[in-house]
Amino acid sequence: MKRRDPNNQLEFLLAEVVRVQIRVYNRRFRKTGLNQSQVSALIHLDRVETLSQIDLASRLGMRKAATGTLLDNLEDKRLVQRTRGRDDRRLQLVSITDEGRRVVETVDHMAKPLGQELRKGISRDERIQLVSILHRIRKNLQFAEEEHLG
Amino acid sequence: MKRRDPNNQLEFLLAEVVRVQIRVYNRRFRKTGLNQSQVSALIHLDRVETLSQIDLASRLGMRKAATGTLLDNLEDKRLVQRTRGRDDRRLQLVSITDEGRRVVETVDHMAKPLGQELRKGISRDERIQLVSILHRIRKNLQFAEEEHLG
DNA sequence: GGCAAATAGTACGATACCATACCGTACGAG
DNA sequence: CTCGTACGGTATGGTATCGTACTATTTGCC
Repeated sequence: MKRRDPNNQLEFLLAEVVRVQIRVYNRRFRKTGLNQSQVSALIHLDRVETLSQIDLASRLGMRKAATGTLLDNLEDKRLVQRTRGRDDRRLQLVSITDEGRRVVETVDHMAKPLGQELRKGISRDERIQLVSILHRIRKNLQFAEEEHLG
Repeated sequence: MKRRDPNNQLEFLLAEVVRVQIRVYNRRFRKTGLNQSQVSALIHLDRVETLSQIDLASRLGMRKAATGTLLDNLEDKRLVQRTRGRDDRRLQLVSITDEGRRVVETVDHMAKPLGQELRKGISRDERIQLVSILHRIRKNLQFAEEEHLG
């Protein structure tokens, strides 16, 4: 096995594939005025009552500052709303609006055929395993990131 | 299985994980003055004689414009050099310099322990399968991207 | 209770990548 | 041969996300 083969270097391959993926999704979502991360945020919010911004940031894999501006945009479009935490007044509790849920529905429809196309030739078992591996990598990444701050 | 579960939505999970990953790598490479994509480009170039920019772009998952400016930076640092194609004068043939190879060597050393940390808890078989799946997704993506242009 | 350290969020400047539009070169059809 | 079309690359303006620095709130310690 060759050293420095980019195709064997998992991490670089991952990044390369995802760059294309995000581009394709952004194009697909274009007419909705949303981008891939905004959709991702909406999907997360659609499944829970409410999330703090930091919590959402960690799910999205983003830093809090970027998450803040992302939410500013979604809030301008009335797709999410923020309320200060009652117990802990530092928190901005973010929740999706009815309009937001409607948009998720639409976007979900738009994304479905694309998702199917991208998963073509990949068995159900492989998909499950892929998700499982990605979760482990994510854990490792979070650990590495915290570690490296100290 | 729940609909719109982000953790089951492969594509969104992928994007989330990679965002963190790139951040971690960028931080790790910081002191070299390079970022993850520049390193990725150098690694690709280290394994071949020469590549056209468009060829490199496709390997990196980037558009040609972005690849151009990325190479501008690497060229400023004397890590790569460009020469016009002799047969086809449209091509910019990119190759890595000796200095570039030295940098790849260094960076490779810096990346290795991090890579190991990220692959922790993931078996060799799983890694191989992951690479295989990613290649298939990449193919599907390229197809989807071309298709969607028409 | 009052202060130090931690935490959630915001402000701001930098940068990576995108999309689009453009320029020069190549190539096939007539 | 030449002209339209395709292709590789560059220029330009926009945006997503980053990193750092700052503010406000909370929390633990004396």
